[in-house]
Amino acid sequence: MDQHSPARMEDVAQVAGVSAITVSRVIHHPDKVADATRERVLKAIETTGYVPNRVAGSLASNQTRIIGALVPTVTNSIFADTIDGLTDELGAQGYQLLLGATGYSLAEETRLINAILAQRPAGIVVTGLQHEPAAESLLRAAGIPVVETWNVDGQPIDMTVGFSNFNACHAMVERLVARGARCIGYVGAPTLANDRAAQRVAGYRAAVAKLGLEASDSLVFEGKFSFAAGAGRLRDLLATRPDVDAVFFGNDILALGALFECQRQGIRVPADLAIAGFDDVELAASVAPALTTVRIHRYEIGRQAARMILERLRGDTTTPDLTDLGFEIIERETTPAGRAD
Amino acid sequence: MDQHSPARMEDVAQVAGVSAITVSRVIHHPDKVADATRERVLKAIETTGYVPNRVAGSLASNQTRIIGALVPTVTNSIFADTIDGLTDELGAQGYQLLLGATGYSLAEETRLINAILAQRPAGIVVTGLQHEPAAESLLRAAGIPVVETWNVDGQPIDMTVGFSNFNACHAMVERLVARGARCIGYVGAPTLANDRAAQRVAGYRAAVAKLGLEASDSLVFEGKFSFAAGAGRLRDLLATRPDVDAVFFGNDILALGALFECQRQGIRVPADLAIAGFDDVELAASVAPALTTVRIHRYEIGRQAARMILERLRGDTTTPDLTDLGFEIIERETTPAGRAD
DNA sequence: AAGCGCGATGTTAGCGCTTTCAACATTATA
DNA sequence: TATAATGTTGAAAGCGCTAACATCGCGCTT
Repeated sequence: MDQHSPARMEDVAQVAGVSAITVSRVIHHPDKVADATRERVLKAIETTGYVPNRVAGSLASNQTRIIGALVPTVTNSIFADTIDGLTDELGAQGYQLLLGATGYSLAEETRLINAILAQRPAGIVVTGLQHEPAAESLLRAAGIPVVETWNVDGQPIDMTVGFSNFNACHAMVERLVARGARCIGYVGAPTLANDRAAQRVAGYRAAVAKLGLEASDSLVFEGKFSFAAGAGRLRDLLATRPDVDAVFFGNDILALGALFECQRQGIRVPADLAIAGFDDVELAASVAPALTTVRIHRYEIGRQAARMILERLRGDTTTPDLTDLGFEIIERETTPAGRAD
Repeated sequence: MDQHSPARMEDVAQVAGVSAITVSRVIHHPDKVADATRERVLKAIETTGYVPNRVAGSLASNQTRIIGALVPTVTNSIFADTIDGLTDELGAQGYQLLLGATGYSLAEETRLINAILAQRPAGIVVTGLQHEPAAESLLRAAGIPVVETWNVDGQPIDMTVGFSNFNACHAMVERLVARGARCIGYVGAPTLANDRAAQRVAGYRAAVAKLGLEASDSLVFEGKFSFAAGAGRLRDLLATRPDVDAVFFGNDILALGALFECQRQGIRVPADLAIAGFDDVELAASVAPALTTVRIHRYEIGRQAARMILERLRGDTTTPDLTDLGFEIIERETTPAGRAD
């Protein structure tokens, strides 16, 4: 008892006067053990302070209850919601989350995929559809359910859950034009190693071109994920192109930073300049004027990704390989009001 | 090669014409293998697409490269920063994060501690100093480094990294009074199963009492972590106690929600009402008027927690068991300006 | 009363790796 | 040249658990 290596199943078995396999049964198939025996074993587990060793169990059974997940960064509240969706669903089913942050680096992603796969997870969730070829083959060869999230525009490895960044931005530009915008600037996240951001600008460019508006590089900027960057890029844009009447931001943080900058500079929103964001963070609705944005279902992405993996593991073959959670244009006060329709 | 179970170390060994142990050496102690042999093995790893099986490795060596971490919720951007600090430091050292979210439930925390311990992590990080007795004994019996975070006011199990929530709130109240406040309300997060929140109100109460100000329950409210709750509790407080001249919020989200509410209601800040928050989120500095708040080092908490565990694992005995990262009062525009001092 | 089925428990083998110890070849030392 | 030291590789054992099969005893059928 006082030996300082933790109790093993064998120790519990000895205390309960049974064999190890019976202890294993009490833990995994309690109904296959007689009531009296089960009680005795449970008591022995308690007195020995036994905590099952899943690494041994996983090796023997050749399966873990771990799901790997890779996000660019956790600090970006956007992915935090997805992670919460993941842990909520996974936790309820007795699975656990092995988390990695790539820092928007594809090379780091590959490295982390390798490290996670070494733990032989039951499934893995990654962000986006863009990966190094090495990462893709690693994922394919792993022989486990793989879910790519946050983007449905592309060739999935296995399963996908998310929405069309392209369509969402396209739709927002159309709405902006319907509300009177004629010269629309765009400020988005860096597109390097970020297919979601790339699809977003692409959607903007396509819509602008389709609607016969000016589609110039002088209208497009990139900014890091911060309020300060939103303010800075707005200043840059206004300096080059004072004729813009609307700016569409690739995420709400940039948009809100720009909105605050407008307030500081006395630019009236939306009278002088319309502003639209993307993500619909809580702040978007709480700020004054409230931000027009695109609502996406961040928490549900995580939740659904977990569900798809779990169903696949259960042998459920009816699960679709692609779940498009869609998006909604939320018009609030930073864009001109349209007639009720 | 086409057999669909993944390649084992033995398979690699065969391809390279060596024994399994040599493959193991190439992976873990490359310098203990002759150059030519190493090259041959590396090539064999490549051609077989071998990904080491760490669950087998962990069982054999009786050690994992996994660190467990428990936070109340990831969505709260506050903990997201800590998680990023953790993954950054851990990732750099070849360790991985097994993450759980307790949802502010102590029972759930105990359940998750058990599940995480079953994976035999090399160390574990938990939030706060308050746990169920069962959780505490589990943690003590595990025989691994344990770090409790976000609070240093209490009895640690092993190591601690954070700051004094009590002192921080005490200091802010003192500052508020120095700036002219005479009737200070307090709105904080629910204190149930949240020792950090409990210490914060306690700090407020102690300071108010010490300074001879009114310390009435009618001045104290609890609100969930949302802008809407901040606005709502402010309305409640003002309805009961229209005489308050300052409100101190237990976190920035509540404070900012209240600030927006003031803007909507035409309450001038800080002329009519001073507002102070806690956490110093990015938005606090970006909003107008910028929010007076308490800066704490959320990312560093994670970073430092990881470091402490890693150093302990390395056998470094010089690491202190307690790291107080402190706090800073950041005076901005939502409180009356003091004379330069 | 023999045989069958079934529930409850145990025995054996082995998951893929690392640890420990041994073996051998090569070089340095006396 | 003998011996020790060093470098390189391998063989055997076992980590703690579970899968698969084996065994036992009991009540039931016919």
